[in-house]
Amino acid sequence: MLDECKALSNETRLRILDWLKDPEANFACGDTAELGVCAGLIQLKAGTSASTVSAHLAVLQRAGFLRATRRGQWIYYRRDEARIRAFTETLHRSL
Amino acid sequence: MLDECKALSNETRLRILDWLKDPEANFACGDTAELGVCAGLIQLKAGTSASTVSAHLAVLQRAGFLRATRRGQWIYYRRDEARIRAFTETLHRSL
DNA sequence: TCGGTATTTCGCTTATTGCCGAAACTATCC
DNA sequence: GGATAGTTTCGGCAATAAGCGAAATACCGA
Repeated sequence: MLDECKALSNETRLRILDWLKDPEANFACGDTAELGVCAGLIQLKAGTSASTVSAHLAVLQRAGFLRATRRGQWIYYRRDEARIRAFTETLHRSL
Repeated sequence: MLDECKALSNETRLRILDWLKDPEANFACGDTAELGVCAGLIQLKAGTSASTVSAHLAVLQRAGFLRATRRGQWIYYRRDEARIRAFTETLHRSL
């Protein structure tokens, strides 16, 4: 609960989560349905350094909101809808 | 949304919100039904300095989760259930 | 008005977070 | 194997958050 809230306490991370709700619309790359979006594209859209965006992605992943898949030299990130829903429901129940 | 999440990103603040769900059970003082619990009792329970707990209460109030009422020399704090519910529902809808 | 209690504000120190560039790691292509 | 591209890790610096004690403010009762 604490870690999840901390993960959501940053503008850039909130935007990343939002962008990944519709990868096709927000990133100029097809074939994102299953895998998600690679880190480089997220970095471009966020407009920060690679290391910074990597740290953000790690925080979101540790909180359980994102899942990562390596495919060749790319690492693709996508939302974990089940975990996100579980969190919002837990919050609704216990806050 | 950001401010609300930041307000929840602290162990002590989460505990305060939880305690205030049942003031009678968590604080040794009757008559809390309408007004809530005064800052001093919250400070005692939290085990930190008065200034620290005052800052936490201010953060929770700014986020909309708490309402304060002055009664004489005491300031009573209680949850704003409507705002809390509104927040969790917004989060569920937009996250 | 004075003295006492409750709470907040101020000034300061320490801890955490956010950001960057450089270096390291991983995989591809030749 | 060597060069190249994508991503993460490391080391350091700036900004924000969290904590405290002392001082200021607010209210009450005598």
